Amino acid sequence: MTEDKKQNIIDAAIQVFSKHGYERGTVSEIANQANIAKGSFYHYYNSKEEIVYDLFKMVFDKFLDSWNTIIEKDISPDKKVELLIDRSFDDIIEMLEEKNVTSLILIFEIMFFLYRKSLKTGKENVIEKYFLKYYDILKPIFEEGQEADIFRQDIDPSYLAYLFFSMVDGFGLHFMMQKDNFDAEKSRKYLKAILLEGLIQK
Amino acid sequence: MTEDKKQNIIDAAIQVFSKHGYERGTVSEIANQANIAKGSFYHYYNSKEEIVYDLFKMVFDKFLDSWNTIIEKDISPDKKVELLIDRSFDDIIEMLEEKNVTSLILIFEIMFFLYRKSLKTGKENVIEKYFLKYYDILKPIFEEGQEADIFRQDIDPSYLAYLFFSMVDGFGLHFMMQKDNFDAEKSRKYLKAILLEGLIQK
Amino acid sequence: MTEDKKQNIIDAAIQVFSKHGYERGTVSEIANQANIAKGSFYHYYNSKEEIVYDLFKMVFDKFLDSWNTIIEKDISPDKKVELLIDRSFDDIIEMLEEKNVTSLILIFEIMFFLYRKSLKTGKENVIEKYFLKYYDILKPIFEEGQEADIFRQDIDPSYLAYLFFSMVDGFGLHFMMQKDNFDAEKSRKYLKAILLEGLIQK
Amino acid sequence: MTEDKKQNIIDAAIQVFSKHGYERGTVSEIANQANIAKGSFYHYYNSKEEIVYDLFKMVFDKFLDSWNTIIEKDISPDKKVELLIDRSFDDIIEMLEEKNVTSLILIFEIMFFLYRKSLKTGKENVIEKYFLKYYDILKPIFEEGQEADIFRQDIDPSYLAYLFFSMVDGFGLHFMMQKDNFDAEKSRKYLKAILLEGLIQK
DNA sequence: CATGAATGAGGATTCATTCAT
DNA sequence: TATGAATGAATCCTCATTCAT
Repeated sequence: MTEDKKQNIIDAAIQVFSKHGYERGTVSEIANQANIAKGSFYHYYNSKEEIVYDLFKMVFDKFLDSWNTIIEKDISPDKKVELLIDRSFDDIIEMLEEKNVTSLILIFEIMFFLYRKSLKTGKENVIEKYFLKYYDILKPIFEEGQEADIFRQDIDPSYLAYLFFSMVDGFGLHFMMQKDNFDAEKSRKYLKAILLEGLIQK
Repeated sequence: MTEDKKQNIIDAAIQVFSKHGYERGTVSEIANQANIAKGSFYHYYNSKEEIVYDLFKMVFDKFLDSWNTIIEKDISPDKKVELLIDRSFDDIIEMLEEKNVTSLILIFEIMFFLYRKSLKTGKENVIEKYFLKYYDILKPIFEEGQEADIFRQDIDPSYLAYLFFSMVDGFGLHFMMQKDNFDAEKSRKYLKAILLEGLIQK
Repeated sequence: MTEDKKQNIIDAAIQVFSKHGYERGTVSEIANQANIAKGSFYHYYNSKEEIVYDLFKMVFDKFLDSWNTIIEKDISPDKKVELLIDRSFDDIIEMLEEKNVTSLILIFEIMFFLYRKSLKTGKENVIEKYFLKYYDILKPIFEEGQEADIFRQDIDPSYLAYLFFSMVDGFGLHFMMQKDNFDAEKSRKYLKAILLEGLIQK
Repeated sequence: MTEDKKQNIIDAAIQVFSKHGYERGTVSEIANQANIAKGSFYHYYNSKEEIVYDLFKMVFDKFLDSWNTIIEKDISPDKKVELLIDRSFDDIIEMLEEKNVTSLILIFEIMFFLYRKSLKTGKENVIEKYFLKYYDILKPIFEEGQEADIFRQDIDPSYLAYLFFSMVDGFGLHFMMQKDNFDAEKSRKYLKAILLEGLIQK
């Protein structure tokens, strides 16, 4: 029940931060958006900063779950990779549509905020940790693919996972900026083509 | 000369923003760092925001120049692509070293700041424009490579340029977060291997 | 019984206020310390301020009782004065030890709080009243001592009581600040010596 | 010149804190009283707390100076002590008159504030230090008096200074509360009588 | 051009108090 | 009685920007 309220506030925070960015988004506006009093925000979070961690976890866990449903499928590893690209692509598209509260730009900003935080405080970098998690769930796919002679065997599967994810993310970044200049479906098709080709065993 | 002073301020701003981020970096600290009075800042820039544009231009033009020196070389297109990856990689490494004032994280943040700005004001997205510039100088390489039967011909060269750049950028993003977990030289080698393989004509 | 609960809350309040001072001590922390809910505090006290009066009374009545046991003894007036100094001294020492919840500093702060309150509201100064009570129970000792030719007769016994108490209090104030610089037992001895000498009839 | 402005702010702060106490006195009201903008306060002081130290120093140095003028006089030590009591008494009276900005209660409160601060932070107790200073300038008087066979010789002169000051302060504390119940001049006379008698060599 | 004092709007946070359950 | 979520006024502090010198 308390969790419902928290979720309500997180949703509000996502909206506000999506609109203005973390620094420019105010607790007042979040409270407003969540239909609570300014002071009530502090019943659920000790500070403006604290909510970022919840927000981050929520978003990044959602991705994790989303990917896991693919990874658990009973299909070939290369098909899984293809589906993962598709899923990422769909997520990107969805987040770029205004109706969706979780904006892509916010996710990037949160990543940088948390990264900077860890640099300053010396505390653990939660982003780094989550990325490692992502790589870890991708890794078995590449291992399986290498064993099946589908994926190239000259690259350590950890690096395959890491580079694969890098590239998909990089695509998201540029597509965000260029969605008016490049066709989405073409982008998807070509991204898949290049990535798969780069990974396939000749 | 005024341009010298401006450069002085830009350098200071890069240092300050690198350290704290744009929002948290203050005009006071920039003035301090530049050894001028706070008020003097406003002789050169009308606002804190204005300097971001100069800063952005400076950094992104430097990249443009850096890449152009490669593109103008008299070597094969695939070699050019390889050198471009190397150059990007070297830049990333350099920026991640503390001595360099231009921090990688700042560049990403500036991109997001300007992107958000354009979203809010509806004004032109300078990032989008610059990225298009980047794609444009890459495009001839891919065209040349396609004509020479080196690069795959099933993908529009504009898209090749755009996806190539996306992937290199994505790599920078993840490498920044993971530099303690993945070996730099291995990363470079594998990145090249995957990207080139993905682009090459079979 | 309600009084038990109240006492429980007062004890908690003393702990909290001792630690942080009245202004900085919060109702939340008091409730916490008393193992009740924040809201329950208001079943027993109408406001944070109200508890100060109870707290004050409790502490100051304890002093009154403590002194009365001495005054009622069947000993000479000068001996009584000596014992009163000793008792005060012991109380001061005890309050300065950390284990004791009633800190000396808190007592002074409460005095000032209530004094200021009376200045602002024009309502009766409870501190003034209690001090008068203290003087009043001391007065008979001095009267008795004057009649017995022990204490000096050139000073009104009311003033003797008032000045005696002032000086003992002043000692507490300075000893609190200087407990690391002046030896307790020497202080006690000398305080007695000076005070008694100053009061004795030559 | 900056010092003038600072003094202006200190004066305002004394007024405001005298009226409401330190915790309840607001930076806004200080700024108002000083006829400056709220933000300007922070050009001169980094925090509300910081000004307390200046304020404390100003007040306590003034006392120091005031006492020194007596100590430097070419008169007998017992006469000096008498004058010191008179001076303290006059200061107390003056501070209790409303027209004077430096209120007595504020001085006590500052003492407690700083004492508590030192307890919490473990940093040096400036009050303790200043009191030691006070004792130190009194000490030579008592030494001189002991040598001249005027003051009692059974008490260490440091303790004489410390106890003398304690008692005068204690008197201030009680007189503040009781000024309506006890005559000022009688109080002065009796205080002197007791204190001097207590100190004199028989 | 240079300075830095002055401004004041704005934002995070605290906390005594209320009240529905 | 007991609870603790909700409130919102109040407060400290920040900082981009202005402007008189």
